[in-house]
Amino acid sequence: MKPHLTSISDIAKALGVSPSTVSRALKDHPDISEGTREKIKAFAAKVNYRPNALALSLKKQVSHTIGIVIPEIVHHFFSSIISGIEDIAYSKGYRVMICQSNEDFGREEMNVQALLDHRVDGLLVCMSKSTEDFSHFLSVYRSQIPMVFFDRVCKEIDTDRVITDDFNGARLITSHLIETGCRKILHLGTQPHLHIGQERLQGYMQALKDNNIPFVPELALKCDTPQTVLEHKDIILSMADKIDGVFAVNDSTAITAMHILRENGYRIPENISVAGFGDDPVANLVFPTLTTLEQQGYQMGQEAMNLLLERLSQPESELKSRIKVFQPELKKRNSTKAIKAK
Amino acid sequence: MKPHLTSISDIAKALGVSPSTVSRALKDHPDISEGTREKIKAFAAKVNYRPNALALSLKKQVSHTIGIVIPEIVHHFFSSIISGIEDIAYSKGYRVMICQSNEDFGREEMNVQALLDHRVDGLLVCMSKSTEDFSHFLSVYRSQIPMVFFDRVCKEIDTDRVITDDFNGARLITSHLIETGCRKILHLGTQPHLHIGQERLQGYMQALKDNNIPFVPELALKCDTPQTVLEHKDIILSMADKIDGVFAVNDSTAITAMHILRENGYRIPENISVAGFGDDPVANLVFPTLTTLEQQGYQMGQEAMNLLLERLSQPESELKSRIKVFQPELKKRNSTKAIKAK
DNA sequence: AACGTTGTCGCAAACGTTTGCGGTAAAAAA
DNA sequence: TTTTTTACCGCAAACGTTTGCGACAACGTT
Repeated sequence: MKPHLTSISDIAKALGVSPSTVSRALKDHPDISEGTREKIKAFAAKVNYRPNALALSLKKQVSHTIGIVIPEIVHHFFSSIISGIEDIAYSKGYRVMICQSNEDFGREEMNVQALLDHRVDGLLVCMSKSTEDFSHFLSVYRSQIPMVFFDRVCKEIDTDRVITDDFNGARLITSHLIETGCRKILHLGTQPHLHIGQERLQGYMQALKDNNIPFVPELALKCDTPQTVLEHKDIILSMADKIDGVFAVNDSTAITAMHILRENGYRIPENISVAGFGDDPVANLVFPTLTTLEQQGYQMGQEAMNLLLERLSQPESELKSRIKVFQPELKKRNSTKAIKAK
Repeated sequence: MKPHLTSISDIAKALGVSPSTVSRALKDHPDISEGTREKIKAFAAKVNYRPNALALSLKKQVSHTIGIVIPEIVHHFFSSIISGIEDIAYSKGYRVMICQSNEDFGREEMNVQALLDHRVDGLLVCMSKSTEDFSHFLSVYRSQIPMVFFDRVCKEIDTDRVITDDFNGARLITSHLIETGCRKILHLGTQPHLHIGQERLQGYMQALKDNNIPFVPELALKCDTPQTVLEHKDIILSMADKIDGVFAVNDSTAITAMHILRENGYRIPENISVAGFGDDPVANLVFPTLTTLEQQGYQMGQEAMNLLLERLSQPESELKSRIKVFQPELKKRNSTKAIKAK
């Protein structure tokens, strides 16, 4: 039994009218008499008729579907972005197709291709860590399909973007570490080609500079996941006696670093202060609770979707591309010391 | 500028052949001469031709897309299920559309409707907490569209299911609490209409019975989220002196309960032991680390997708519906005491 | 020379919709 | 009564594909 859902022509045949009449009746076209209109509507309701979205998209050349390409939905920041996107999208009658790249370039390429194949009306994307080639995005750009980047943006392509002020955030939290007495702060950052990681590193360096603390290159590690922290465990522990603070590029690495430090007898924050980025819910659950920066994922998702909607509603207009910047907010918790009363 | 992607007839026009020839050439149909085949393939590659998935689905009456209806992707258990599903799906050439119900019945209804509108080939669903009416699923069932439930199943409908052995898991971990010396164990559970919650409550009760400990109804609270824990804060604290263990229906409520207990001077596990369900990654990050049950989300997702694939490949067969049961594994950590050497 | 093969290709229908246009009847206007 | 209007409805094309069937050459076979 192949599952055949009832179509307009099924209704037409059953009622002895033409498909066009059914189509018009269902959407209250004035050409249809009240009698047949009611008859058709009643029958359609009885058999629970639902228009075939595929046929509709094909005919209308609009799918009312937007595609999301995102690294991994397991991370709270990303899933809250998705919620923000979805809530706006649903309220405007759009559906979303979510694709995970799993931080893998090849999968990311496949994902955008599949979304284009499905003729999404627009794309919302956060790049994977491993993409350094942007040709797949460039081809989207050239085929005039609206696309907005969020969080991890592609600065080589001129599109709308929604980002957090990574530079300022990093500067803010590094300054906080310094205010609480830290002088030798280890930075756990990302690969250099990630824009976001560059900004955070720069913010960290700026805070040092602001406070006349020299930047020590050895104190900046490429280490941005729990796994890489564990791989660098020996290095980190070998430096532990020489540092009094850690600023990690995200909360999960901050927490992992905090754990290996505690396991080896260091007290947080008495010996070493630790700070993260993102304010993942776990930050409140770990011991000690983690000082970090709140990133407004949900709002960023909403904003990204709103930007996309504007593009979709004005396909002709040559809008200049816009950049929305969200300011992260410091969440002071127990992994950093209280600020000394001077 | 409307973004028109190149179609088969575009190629046909450009090369002075018919669309059918292009179609056949691209798929190496023997009717086409090598010359024209090469010419067509070369041109298609040059313009980066990609078949329109919508038109294909409409024509073939198969979308190679499956729909997922899931409560909330923020939870690690659910997002690992999704990863399991995706990995199998992708390897078999299927795409997935993910819909979040946000534990809301109305949204769940909308979601399955939208997925049906998009003519998904099959459905993978985990019910929301609030659904007590199953008519939307029943109509899927009646229209012969393959559907498999996972985790929170609908036992009113005879479909394939992938579940964890909630009864056994609850019995296992409650027994562990008892072995470590607990006698008065508070159970934080879900609404009674959730099958999963019933099973866990029954497992809890069975473990008590196994050890000749009377079941005290007052010790079973309906409280299954961090929010509801906070709402019941006073009640829980008022009972804290009379209990020596807590078994919560999931990790986040266990952790929240653990926190309010610690904040009020109770030591975990010396005064009160705490156990969860699910082995969320945070269980390893909180203090003390949480004893819980590992649920193999990724494998469950894989299994669910495999069951669905079998249905899809044998549409005619009247397979009896199958139930796959996963055994959760006890993860002993520091929120429960060591088992006394006898 | 007449026939059957074989190799290449196009026509047209179909999937489910929408919509411009034309048609037919009855009603209104002349 | 004839003509024009109005109300109502169907035809057919189109969106991008696939595919059965038929067409028409250029062959090979008697």
